[in-house]
Amino acid sequence: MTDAPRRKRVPRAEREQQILAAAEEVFAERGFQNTSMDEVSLRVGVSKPMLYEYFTSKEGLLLACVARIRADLHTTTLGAMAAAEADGPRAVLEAGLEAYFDFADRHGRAWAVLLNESVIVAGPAEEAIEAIRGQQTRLLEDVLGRWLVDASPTRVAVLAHGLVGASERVARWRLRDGSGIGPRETAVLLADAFWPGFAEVESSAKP
Amino acid sequence: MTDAPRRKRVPRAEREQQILAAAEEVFAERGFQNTSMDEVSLRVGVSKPMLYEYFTSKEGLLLACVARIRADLHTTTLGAMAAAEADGPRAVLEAGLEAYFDFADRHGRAWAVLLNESVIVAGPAEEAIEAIRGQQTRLLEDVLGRWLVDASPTRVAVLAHGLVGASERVARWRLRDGSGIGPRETAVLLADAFWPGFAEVESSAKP
DNA sequence: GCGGGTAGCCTACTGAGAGTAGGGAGAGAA
DNA sequence: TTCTCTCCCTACTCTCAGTAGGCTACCCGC
Repeated sequence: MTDAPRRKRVPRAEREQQILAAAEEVFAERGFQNTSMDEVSLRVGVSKPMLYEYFTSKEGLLLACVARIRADLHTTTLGAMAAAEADGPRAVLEAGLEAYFDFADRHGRAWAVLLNESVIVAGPAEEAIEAIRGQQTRLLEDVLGRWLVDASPTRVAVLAHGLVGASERVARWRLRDGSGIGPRETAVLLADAFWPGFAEVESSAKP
Repeated sequence: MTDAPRRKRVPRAEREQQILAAAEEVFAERGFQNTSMDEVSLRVGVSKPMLYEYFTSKEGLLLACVARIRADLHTTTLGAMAAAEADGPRAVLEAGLEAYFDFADRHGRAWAVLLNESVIVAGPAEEAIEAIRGQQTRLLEDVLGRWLVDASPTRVAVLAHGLVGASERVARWRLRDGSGIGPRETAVLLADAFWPGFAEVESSAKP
């Protein structure tokens, strides 16, 4: 796991990345609560005070992991949706969903632990994780808002939050039960369920 | 908070209820992680070993709280859905959603902490909380399966899981942002979004 | 009333792990 | 060389989950 036959001095930025990688690994294996800082430090091959020096607290370390994966998720889905822009809103929706499920697949248990399971407590970490959802929700509200021009903001909000929740649960179900169904098919299935509900209003908004 | 001017002997069943009530309260206030068993014991007016005698561990205590609220949620939604049975599937769906949001409203932060936030770690507690969603999902699969007779089980599963996730997220959004919108309106809004996606298939299934 | 059995209860510990104090040493600058 | 700054460590403290072991109020049968 570790390659530290001889402790060597390493610049901060690099060490931080090593620590983050190890932490993500251990959190994914054991869950947040069952992970001890001693174990992370052991795996990196560095002493515990280093972790505190660089990340302040155990929660801080989690936060950093979350921030990293969050940024990744954001650019991924955003990119996929932007690429589908020309093909209309339905395509955008599907592209976003597919990118999301694909992301969950690629990150496996790390995704589940960091974004769903280990979810901590009240406090900054909860906020950080909630912020991921907020980011996805805003993305959706944006898209939906552009197409459901007549819908009330409340309606748009309910749809966006609902869709985020639906995606999360479905992704988790896919991870657990390992149903053979792929990201693309899942996205289409979900889009099928939601889309008519959007279109219904859309069509009444444009005569 | 406590009314224990003089420690008095209390039968087990009664004490258990006192403990559960106090625990639910403290968990809701502080979150699972930030709650200490000492604090719970203090609030009940009983010593810590009692909690362990009756509930085995901190996680066991949470489990018991969760089991309690879970049973409550189940009977509530099931009852509401059964009562709407005569009015057709759309009414059943709406009734179930409304009952869910209403439940979330009534239990406030306890609902959020016990079913969403504090979600712990890997292990039995996670399973227990996942089981709540499983229960809701099965309920939905049941209803959906009866009406989407031609749909593949996979499609039904995606819809059910998606709807559970959507409800959860929307309920949480309502709790946090305290949007003025009531349970009934929220239910209708969500049902509007999902229903056409169901009906599309349904119409092909029934004359 | 008077033992005795048991259910409810307690004080006082152990052990694990989060977080800290305080200092050492390599590497580049002067 | 020496200065200093950054990276790093050993060796603690303190909180809190969980436990050992024993006491006592209450109910029962006598």
